[in-house]
Amino acid sequence: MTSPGEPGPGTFTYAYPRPALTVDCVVFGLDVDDLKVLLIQRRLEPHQHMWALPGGFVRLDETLPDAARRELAEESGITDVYLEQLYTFGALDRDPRERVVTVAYYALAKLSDHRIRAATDAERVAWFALDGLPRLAFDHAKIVERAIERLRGKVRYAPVGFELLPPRFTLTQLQRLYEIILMQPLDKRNFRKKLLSMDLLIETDEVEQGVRHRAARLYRFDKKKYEKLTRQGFSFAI
Amino acid sequence: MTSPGEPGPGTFTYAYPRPALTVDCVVFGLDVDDLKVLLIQRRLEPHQHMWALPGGFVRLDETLPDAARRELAEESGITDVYLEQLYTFGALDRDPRERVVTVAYYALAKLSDHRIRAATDAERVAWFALDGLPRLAFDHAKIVERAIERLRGKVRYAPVGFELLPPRFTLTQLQRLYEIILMQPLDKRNFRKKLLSMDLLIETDEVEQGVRHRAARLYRFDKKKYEKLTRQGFSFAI
DNA sequence: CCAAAAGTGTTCGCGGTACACCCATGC
DNA sequence: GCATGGGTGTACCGCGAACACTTTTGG
Repeated sequence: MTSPGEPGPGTFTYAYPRPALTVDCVVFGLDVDDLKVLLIQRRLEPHQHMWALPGGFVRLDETLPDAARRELAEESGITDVYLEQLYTFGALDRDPRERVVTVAYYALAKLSDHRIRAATDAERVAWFALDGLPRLAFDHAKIVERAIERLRGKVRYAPVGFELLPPRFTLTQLQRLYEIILMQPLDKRNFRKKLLSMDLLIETDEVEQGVRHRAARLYRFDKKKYEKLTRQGFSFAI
Repeated sequence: MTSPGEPGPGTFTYAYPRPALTVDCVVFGLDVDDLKVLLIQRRLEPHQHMWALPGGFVRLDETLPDAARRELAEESGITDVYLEQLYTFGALDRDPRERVVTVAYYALAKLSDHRIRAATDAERVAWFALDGLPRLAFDHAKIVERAIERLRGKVRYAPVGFELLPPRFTLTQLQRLYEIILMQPLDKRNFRKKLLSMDLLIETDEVEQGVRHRAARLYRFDKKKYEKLTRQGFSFAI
């Protein structure tokens, strides 16, 4: 099935052979007490029925991040995520068909935001806990591993963690986020002191709802202020 | 002219159009008091005679870093450098001929080690000071800018600076390196204290030669020890 | 009133920073 | 002997780390 604007196969000839170029996305989502990765089950060969990262071929009329977002939307229904280029993988044998170079991206999604649904090349879509990943197609396990490393590094010196939380969150949620990603417990008082001292969290007048204990205050991240401070040489660090 | 193992143009046909894939290298070298970048003057269109980064098309039988090293050797005569993937650039109009995606690398070279010489696609090769770069072909100015950012970040938390120095160096040379890359003066006593306290510099029994003042002691970087410490959770930082 | 998590300050030690003088060497 | 850079120590301050109890709320 081909929709308008997606020309079917044709004949494209070049003077030298070219590797195929794809994008792949490692989408992270924060669940109650672990980090999850979005995977699709492949409808097609190679590695039919195996779980893999969402991704696909780059078209000539789209940039690399555009391709990543398109594939993500097509295969899983996910849109509006934080997206960042991770690394380009080009091992000779990473695809059994032919030489394929892939530009990998990682994305941070608010789990609650997204109703995922399989489509196009994906038989199924699902979130998998990081420590319970199935065997992955191609070199995707390597890509996921690298994405975690990157996330773990990045979260400590850039405020990307907020992309995994709803717009309003409690300090405990934020602390849990760091504990999960960094895989180490943090001291509650020191954590709060540190975060609040940056003066980048706006205290709202709301508290969390539906808990059966004292409700915690909700905060927002002040992105505007962060950008302003950054231009003045400030650098975020946990 | 085509050497053996480099088949000339042929006819390669695909069912879907493919972007061309290239690699480009930002090679840094440390001069007496500034940082230099290696550029080549293009022999061919597009942007004939303009200065550009060394680079070229990726072949099907070579990995991305292999392609980067090959192009570097072919066009400039440089070999045996520290090489690391930088970023992949894929803007639609970055090449006037057609869609070209490039995987950029940056490299650190010991200036003294290399007798550069132009060949293949390069009319000339030369080192340019960072603040005296000519107008560059394609989006290469953007690539260089990104490489500097990366180097500036990396040098502070990984011992890559040593790749720019001869195997034996003085503490003053090392300090100059950091001052040049980070563009800020450093305190001599604090710098020495810090570096020596890491216990990663091996004091040799040699001193620098041919200076007309007191000769400074030469040190070596203890890579083995660094790798061992790193495995134990140590992290280098300036 | 009980369970559960929210919220809050102080002390201590280490590491970063600021700072100036004498020494060795070549000419 | 003079010019040039090599080499060295200490005092202070701020920040990260360790640590426990009271308060609020819902059931």
